[in-house]
Amino acid sequence: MTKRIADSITIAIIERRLMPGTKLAEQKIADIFKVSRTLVRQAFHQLSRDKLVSLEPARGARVAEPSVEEARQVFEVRQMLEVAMIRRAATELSAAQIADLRTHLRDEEAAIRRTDVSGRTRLLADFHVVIASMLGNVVLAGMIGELVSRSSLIALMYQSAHSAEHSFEEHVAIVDALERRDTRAAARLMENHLHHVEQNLRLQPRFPDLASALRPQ
Amino acid sequence: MTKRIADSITIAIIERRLMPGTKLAEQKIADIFKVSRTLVRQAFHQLSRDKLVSLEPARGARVAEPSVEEARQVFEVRQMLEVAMIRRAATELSAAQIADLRTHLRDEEAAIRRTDVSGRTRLLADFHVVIASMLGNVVLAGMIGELVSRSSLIALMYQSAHSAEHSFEEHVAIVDALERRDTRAAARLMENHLHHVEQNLRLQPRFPDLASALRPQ
DNA sequence: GGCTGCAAAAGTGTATACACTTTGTGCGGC
DNA sequence: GCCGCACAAAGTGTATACACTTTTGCAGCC
Repeated sequence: MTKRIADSITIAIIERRLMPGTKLAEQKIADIFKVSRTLVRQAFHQLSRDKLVSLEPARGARVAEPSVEEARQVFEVRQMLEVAMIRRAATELSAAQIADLRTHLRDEEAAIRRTDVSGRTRLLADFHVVIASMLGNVVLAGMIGELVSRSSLIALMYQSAHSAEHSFEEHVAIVDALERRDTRAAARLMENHLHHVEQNLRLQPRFPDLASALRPQ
Repeated sequence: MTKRIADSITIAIIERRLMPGTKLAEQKIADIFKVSRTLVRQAFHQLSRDKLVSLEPARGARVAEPSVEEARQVFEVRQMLEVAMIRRAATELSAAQIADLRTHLRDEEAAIRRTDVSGRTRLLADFHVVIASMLGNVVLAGMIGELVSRSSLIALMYQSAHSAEHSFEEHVAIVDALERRDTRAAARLMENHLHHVEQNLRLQPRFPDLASALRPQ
């Protein structure tokens, strides 16, 4: 049950139905799910470990608002982990698995074509997790999954200008490299891909400080 | 408070005062810490996310017993992440930080000399976390910390034959490479180090199955 | 004697109660 | 009219209560 609640909130955050900073009152959530605060609290604790909600003692839970610095760090770790991952994928994935990746790419393309925004976002994120899963390493898949969730929240906060089409094309190029068993190219493409996604975030805070934000024009 | 309980249990597991498989009854732990089951439950949930305890519905909590496969996966992820990390460390760490690493190495050596088993184990594990922290990336440091904790539990289950001295010497060699700014060597040394630690676990299950384990000699 | 089944004991899962903290509001003083 | 204080409302932190599940132990039966 706790997990059901945590999953619902996670999805709501990723799909932008709960915006960063939104207060999450225990009793209100409890009423919605028709359970006691006990279970909601447990769910909040799990979510705070994933950094999707922030808990402040006696002040309750809010949807997390990852800082620019945190965003930078998440992408730095993703670079380290996913470049290493894709190098292994280039040598270890079977032809059948690469074919499955092609299927995933087709789904991505379909979602983009029918402008299914939330499905598109989910599929583009899943691409990274699917590769991790294919390597048969659940520890790796779990970590990538966590990083990808955090990235989604970050993308949502900093309004990525990165077009879905661009990501899709980069995914295609990566799979092409995997198919050619071109480890070097796959690694370089993944590195560039993550770099592009990060660069296209508006990581410059819109306004350097409150004073200039509120200064009359 | 919840965190205090979780930390106490974590340390107890790492320091071998709680062996894998040990049943952790909520009420008993609650009595020891003089708190209610509520807080103990929350601590268990956190610990299960770290994979240090396993929770089975209606059956309670036990100290986790990581499988051989899980051990393999944890070390595979550590290789990916820590080799990438040490490459960055070789170019990014300041001379002062490398000096701090030397201090850490002195502490390791001291613990080994005075055969302080639990201190030694902790320091050898901390070496990896300290480097991550020095890079200023708390996301990375958190993940390495989690992997290192799991490794400690694994080492404890599979009775590593890897001598502390050997690990210490490898740590020294890594810091030497960092000081020379020799990225390539640092990466190779870290890779070998983690490989050695893993190879020296007795990852062959003592007995392939129950039947042969119990077969009279 | 050993197996089966039932009942008590132990333990987990969830809800509720209550104390304490933070937040919001209005009243009185200046 | 505005600041500050106090009190009320809302919300969190922990303990306790109770229902339900698993385990244990024992008695009866074969």
